[in-house]
Amino acid sequence: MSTSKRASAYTQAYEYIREQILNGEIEGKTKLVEDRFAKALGVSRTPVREALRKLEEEGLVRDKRVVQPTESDLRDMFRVRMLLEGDAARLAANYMDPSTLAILKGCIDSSKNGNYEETMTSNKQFHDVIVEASNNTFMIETINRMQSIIYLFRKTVVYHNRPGLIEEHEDIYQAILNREPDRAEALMKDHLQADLDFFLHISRNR
Amino acid sequence: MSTSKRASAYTQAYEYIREQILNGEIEGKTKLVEDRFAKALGVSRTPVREALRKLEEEGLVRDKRVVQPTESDLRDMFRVRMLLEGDAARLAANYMDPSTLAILKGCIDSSKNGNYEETMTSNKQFHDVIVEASNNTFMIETINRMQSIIYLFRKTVVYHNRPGLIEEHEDIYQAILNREPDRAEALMKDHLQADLDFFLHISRNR
DNA sequence: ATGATTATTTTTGTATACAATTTTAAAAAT
DNA sequence: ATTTTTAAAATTGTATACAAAAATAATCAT
Repeated sequence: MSTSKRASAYTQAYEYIREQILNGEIEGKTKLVEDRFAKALGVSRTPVREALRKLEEEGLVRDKRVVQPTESDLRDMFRVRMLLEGDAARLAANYMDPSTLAILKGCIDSSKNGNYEETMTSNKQFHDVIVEASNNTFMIETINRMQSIIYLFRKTVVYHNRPGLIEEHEDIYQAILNREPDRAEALMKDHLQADLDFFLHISRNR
Repeated sequence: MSTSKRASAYTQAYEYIREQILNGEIEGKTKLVEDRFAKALGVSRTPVREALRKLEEEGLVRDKRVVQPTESDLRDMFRVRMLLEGDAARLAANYMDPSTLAILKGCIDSSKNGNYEETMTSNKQFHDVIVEASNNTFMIETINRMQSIIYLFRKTVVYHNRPGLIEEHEDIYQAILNREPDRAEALMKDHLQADLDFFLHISRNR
């Protein structure tokens, strides 16, 4: 986080605003005013402007507001995730090397034993490891983009971990370990479908 | 193209530069200098700057240069395309309505009968119609992003249409028309794989 | 009071300025 | 002639200024 040489005004602005958005510190309704951030950071509007454009392209901002993903957005994103992460799971079952497999196992363990924050991080990491093992830049980028938008949604939904989630991760891991591509893919898809259903269920009564 | 009220400087710059890139009018080596475009368009650097950032996020520009997709990039993009467009073809076989089916048929016809330019456009449109019929915003966006990068590649490769391409489109259309989701998906995947192979083959001896 | 109209303030889009950085060219040293 | 060093030029990142547009508040008419 803290680098020796001070980050550029643009980077500062980008990270500052992004953080605020992902932490849910900005209401979906409130307008993202350039000058407000500029003053808060002690920089000019120019770099703030660029940061906002970037966040807009990233899908976190639209029309100068924090994006509020709809149910339909969620469904769309999860359909794409199921296709891509399903394939990533398949690739993992075919090719993942032992050291990465060990890392994957580690995610499950620390998800089981850790505190709330650790559990959340490990669960996310479980997916990240599988996706990155695909070695497919575009796949990784695409999924990451959606992840942050989904995360946005999660924050608003007050995420308590879904029952069964860890067991599903374990099953996926086993399928990968046993070199069962079809099964790994199917389990990953089911897992994501269950996740989506959970999201939709919760978002209903809030 | 020509709107009544003059487009913003930013939009002008964005479209101008994007056009130049996609038409291959800018060498991959040459640096994209803000001031050059600013002067060419009679605007200041500010909007040009934003346009360049946008194009960068879009994947057409990196490090102030026009992106030159590598073979590995192509493979990665096509793998994602196969997954997503395969699914789109499946959805089309399940749900596409008669009027859209007619449009799809039209793409094939005008691809057969038209001149070079028309053929190229219709072939692209064939895919676009199927993808858009998915009604999945994120899927459409993701594919579009990759399409323009692939197009970039194609330009440099001097695209003459691949033998068999139209027949494959016809087969896909038939599978969709006959409501055969599995077949439609499989054919679409094969079609894209053949496309990729063709690209890689041509790019080899140039 | 409610809605329309006008005035005021805020915010944005773009231009311009300038120091810091990067690139390129020139000069010097090996 | 190639490499290193130094100087010059080009380019970028950021700040500031200001007119145009948008949002908000105030006034008036119904």
